[in-house]
Amino acid sequence: MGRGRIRLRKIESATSRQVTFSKRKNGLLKKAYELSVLCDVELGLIVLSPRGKVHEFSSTCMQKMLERYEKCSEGSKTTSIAKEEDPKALKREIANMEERIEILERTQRKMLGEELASCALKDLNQLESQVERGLRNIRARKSEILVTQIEQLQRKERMFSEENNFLRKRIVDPHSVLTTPASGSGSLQRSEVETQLVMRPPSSNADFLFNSSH
Amino acid sequence: MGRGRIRLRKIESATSRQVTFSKRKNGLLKKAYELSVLCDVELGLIVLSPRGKVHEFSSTCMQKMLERYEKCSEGSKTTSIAKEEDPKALKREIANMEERIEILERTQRKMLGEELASCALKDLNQLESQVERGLRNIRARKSEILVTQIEQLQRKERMFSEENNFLRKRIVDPHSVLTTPASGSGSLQRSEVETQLVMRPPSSNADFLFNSSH
DNA sequence: AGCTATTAATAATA
DNA sequence: TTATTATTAATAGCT
Repeated sequence: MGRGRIRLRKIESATSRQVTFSKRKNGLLKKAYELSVLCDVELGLIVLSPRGKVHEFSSTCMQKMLERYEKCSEGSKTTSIAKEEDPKALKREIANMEERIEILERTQRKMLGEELASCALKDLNQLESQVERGLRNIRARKSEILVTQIEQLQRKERMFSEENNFLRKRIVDPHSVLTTPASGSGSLQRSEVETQLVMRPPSSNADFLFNSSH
Repeated sequence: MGRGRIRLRKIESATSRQVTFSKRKNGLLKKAYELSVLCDVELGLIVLSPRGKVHEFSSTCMQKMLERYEKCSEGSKTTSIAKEEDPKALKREIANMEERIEILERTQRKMLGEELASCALKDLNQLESQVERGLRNIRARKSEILVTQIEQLQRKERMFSEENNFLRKRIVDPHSVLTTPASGSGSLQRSEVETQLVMRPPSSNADFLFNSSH
């Protein structure tokens, strides 16, 4: 139509292209409208102009249109919204995690001896043995650390003692030794080993166990 | 166009409407295609036929089209995807919850005496006092329950004893009493009180503490 | 589905 | 952008 045919390819002239875009866009919107009215169908048309402007027509609300479209083309999930992006699935996941958190928190409160009113005696017995076992392990680990530290200190003690003997001898007879032990190579610095011999505070708020809700 | 004009309103004849739909739909798709090529614009057209069939044309992938559309028309968030439905926000929430769960689980493992290698002595001390307190509370609650049950049993015992005395008297002298105590009103059924005098199993797998991951 | 008389769209132009 | 107009394209009413 018009004064001669045109080839179906991108119009080179930017001006001409802009003019054609404007005209044909209007034509397309009009035809879309006519189809929706004449045949009573739902229809959505979206045109994104190169400059980022949006032109659209929808027989109903565009969002509703798109929702129905998503629903209808659910079979071809490949091109449709990926499962990973599906708000429904994400919400389900969130609900699951909320439940999980709730359970974890309840368990933790019980282990700390709170909220025990709802527990039957049987539950309390299981809880008790669990916590007892935990306590035993904690104490065992503590002992382990302490023993290690003691051994370390004993080793240090021995070396200091030896070094002292050596130094004492040098003072009594400065010429009795040929080699001077290099400072630092065999000797120990006082701060080399960090000791943590705090046995246990009488009562401590163990906030480090929790994060936000406590 | 065609043999005379038509009014722009829903075509009454179902057959005629169907024919017109088919023809005009093709025309519209063709024009959409032409516009996209000639003017090099992104464009999407969706037609939902009354029977639920989907007809569509998109210059690129329809999903990409729609994504861009959502992005472009972000200003009108009212009709667009609500915040509640925004996959990005939902994903962020999921990430937070995952972290929360991770922390809760780590804490729980530590309270059960597992995974203590990473704990410093200071942490172990705090952990120990927490767990000790929990254990004390659990045992206190257990005692409470046991004491209650014992009291209940003692009351039962007393009542049974009284009833026995009464019955014994009736046997010795059937006419010494005027009223027969109504069966069940003052007497006790053996199964009325559930006792749970399991003191503590020597070792129990307290699976009830956990849900799925253990 | 085809056919074709008609109308509608639009390319070139201003 | 808008208007004009010569042409082509789309399609309504029939088969």
